[in-house]
Amino acid sequence: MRNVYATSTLRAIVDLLQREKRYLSAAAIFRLLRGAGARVALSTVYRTLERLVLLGAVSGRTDQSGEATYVYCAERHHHHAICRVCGHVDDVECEAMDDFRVALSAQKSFDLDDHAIEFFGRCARCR
Amino acid sequence: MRNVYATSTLRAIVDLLQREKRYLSAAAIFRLLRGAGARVALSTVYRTLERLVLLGAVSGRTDQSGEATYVYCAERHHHHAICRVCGHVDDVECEAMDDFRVALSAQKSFDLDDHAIEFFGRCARCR
DNA sequence: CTAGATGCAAACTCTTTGCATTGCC
DNA sequence: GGCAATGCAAAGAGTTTGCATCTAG
Repeated sequence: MRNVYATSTLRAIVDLLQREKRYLSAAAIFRLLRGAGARVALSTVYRTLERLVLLGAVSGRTDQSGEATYVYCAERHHHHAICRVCGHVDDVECEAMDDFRVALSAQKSFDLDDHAIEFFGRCARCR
Repeated sequence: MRNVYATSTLRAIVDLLQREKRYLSAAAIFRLLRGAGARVALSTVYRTLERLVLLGAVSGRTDQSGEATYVYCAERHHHHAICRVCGHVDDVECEAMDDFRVALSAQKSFDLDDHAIEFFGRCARCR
């Protein structure tokens, strides 16, 4: 893989996302960085986030309105439990898949009221 | 709720999505309708899809690239198993949640190789 | 007849890209 | 010094909206 420089913007974004523990849009990150006095362009935020996703330090999802949002996420394969109120993200381990209700209500004290799932693979006709 | 007219465009889109059984973008639907000789505007496709989602006849998701896509979906609460190759959507009943592997490999002959999950609710701090 | 739907074009929002310049290692 | 990252501005892609016109009920 090509070199990645640890620029001040990259560090600032990682710090921010580690602190926030919730999904933020590029625009929101941009605003927060600017608010903190950083001289940064929105396009740089996009390019830096792209780098971080590639590195696996950050994972993205597109929210209900179609806007791309990003969250800090060092672990490799796991799922997210997202609080509807504050946006806080709890990691849910993969083993919790089969009894996710227990994982959520016991381990995380997470009050589950809905879920969205997508399975990827190959259907009978295509494999 | 306000009245919904069963216009020819609405019927055409429902027919198309019922036939296709896979997620299609507004642009793709537009192209297919035009190709079939219909005189229709892209904005009408968007507005009609919006109406269908409200009616519960169609459900939408934003794909990997951020584009909104739509699939026919009359049942109320269930999940989707999406074929990576042809995009075919199998409905997965809610009860299958706890042993989705069985549901997929036995009932649907679906070769599962990945999954994405999001849980919605309230975290300990917010409820 | 009337509320609702449509076509068309323009406006908007979010995201990406080109290019000269700056910064990290 | 050299490759990578940045700022700025402009271009793109997808989606939404205003408005006059048309159409289902």
